[in-house]
Amino acid sequence: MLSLVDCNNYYASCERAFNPALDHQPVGVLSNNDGCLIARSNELKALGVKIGTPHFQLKELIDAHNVKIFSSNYTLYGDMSARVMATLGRFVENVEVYSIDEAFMDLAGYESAYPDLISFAQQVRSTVLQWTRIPVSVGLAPTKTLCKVANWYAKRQAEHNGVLLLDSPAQITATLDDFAIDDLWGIGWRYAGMLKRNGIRTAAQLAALPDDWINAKLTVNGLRLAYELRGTPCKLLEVEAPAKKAICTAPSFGRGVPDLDTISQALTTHLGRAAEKLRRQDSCASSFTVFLHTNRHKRSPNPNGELAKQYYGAQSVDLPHPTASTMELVGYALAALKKVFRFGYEYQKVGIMLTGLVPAEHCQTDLFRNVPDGRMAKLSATVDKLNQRHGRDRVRLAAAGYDPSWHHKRQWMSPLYTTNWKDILGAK
DNA sequence: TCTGGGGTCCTAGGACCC
DNA sequence: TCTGGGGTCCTAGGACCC
Repeated sequence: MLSLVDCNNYYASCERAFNPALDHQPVGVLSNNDGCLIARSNELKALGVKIGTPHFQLKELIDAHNVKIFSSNYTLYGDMSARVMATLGRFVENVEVYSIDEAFMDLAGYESAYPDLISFAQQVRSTVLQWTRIPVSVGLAPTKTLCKVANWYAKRQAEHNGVLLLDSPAQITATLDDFAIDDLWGIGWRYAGMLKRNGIRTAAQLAALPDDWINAKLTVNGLRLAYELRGTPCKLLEVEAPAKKAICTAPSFGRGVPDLDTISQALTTHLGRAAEKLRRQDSCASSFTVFLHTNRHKRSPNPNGELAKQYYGAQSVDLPHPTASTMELVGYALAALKKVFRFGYEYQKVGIMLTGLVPAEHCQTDLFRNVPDGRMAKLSATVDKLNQRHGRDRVRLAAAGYDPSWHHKRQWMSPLYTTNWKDILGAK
């Protein structure tokens, strides 16, 4: 048996965790740049607001219903997530952290420790709630996909009290009979449309289709999904997170930016962030892509009746040898930026994607060039340590600039309750 | 009449996830 | 005025190898 623990309205719950005045109030969290809505409390869901709605379309509703709106505070959400996951680790050995707000727990071998799975799950819920103030729902079943289904009901139907166990074949069949295809894990809007055109509306109908048909229409992923619905595990628990194959940093500017100087500073900053992530997983990048583009949503004409000009440019670079050094990467990155940059546009974002990632200890060097300088790696490690201790970007390249005027908007940020001494409750 | 068999690697495009 | 960010996997097709 497996269980899936999923936090309810995660970002909204994090905002509530240190601010009880928000309990029972409609709470919404915005994306980066305060762009659109990405999380809602139940009260806000009840007002019929959809995920992804741009903030400017919500202004009337926010005023009318006194909705509490927050800019996203990923430092807080990431730290709270670590606390929730650590709590789960107190119950079982093998926990797969699937996303910032979800984890699978492997219950194999715990039959005697937790003979009653429902009360086990209730204990998990109440412990997480007491230790972190984050409410969670728990689905229990023999496969990951069935855990997802169980969790879906546990979260939405009050009579389950946040826990649903799916174990008997009869109960699984009955549950899948009225589970909509759109809500299945692995079926997005395109596949859902295709399946409905073929008369398939429920998970039970999908599971009953011939394997050949599923394979032809949904590829091997669909086949795995069908097997999992039938009770055969195909997606195994991954306790050790595999190293990333690409690392991308590309936040939008807070306003349109036309000039190369500012964009260069932003790119240097993004690169620093990406390279930090690269070093954290002990990898080097052997190639990267720099991209630069305007705002594709800007379609309405300006006061002179002119439409905003659109541009998308990208430049890929193969490095002479893999590296994780920000100092080494920045020269190549800025050269690539100069190649894609065009005058006369209001840019929305510049980004960098590090690719061709290899483990740091397996880096292939170039026979005809100097061996990579070990001092670079030492310097990077020192910079990372300083920034970890004294705050992000405290030590950075001068090319990143001093005045991040391009920085994204975050007008309604909550305090860093758990990671900044000045923001800890009672510190003031 | 009639043109093999068995591979690898890369890329673009499309699907999906949170 | 105003629309996020960061990933993974699969397939088909083309180029190449012996």
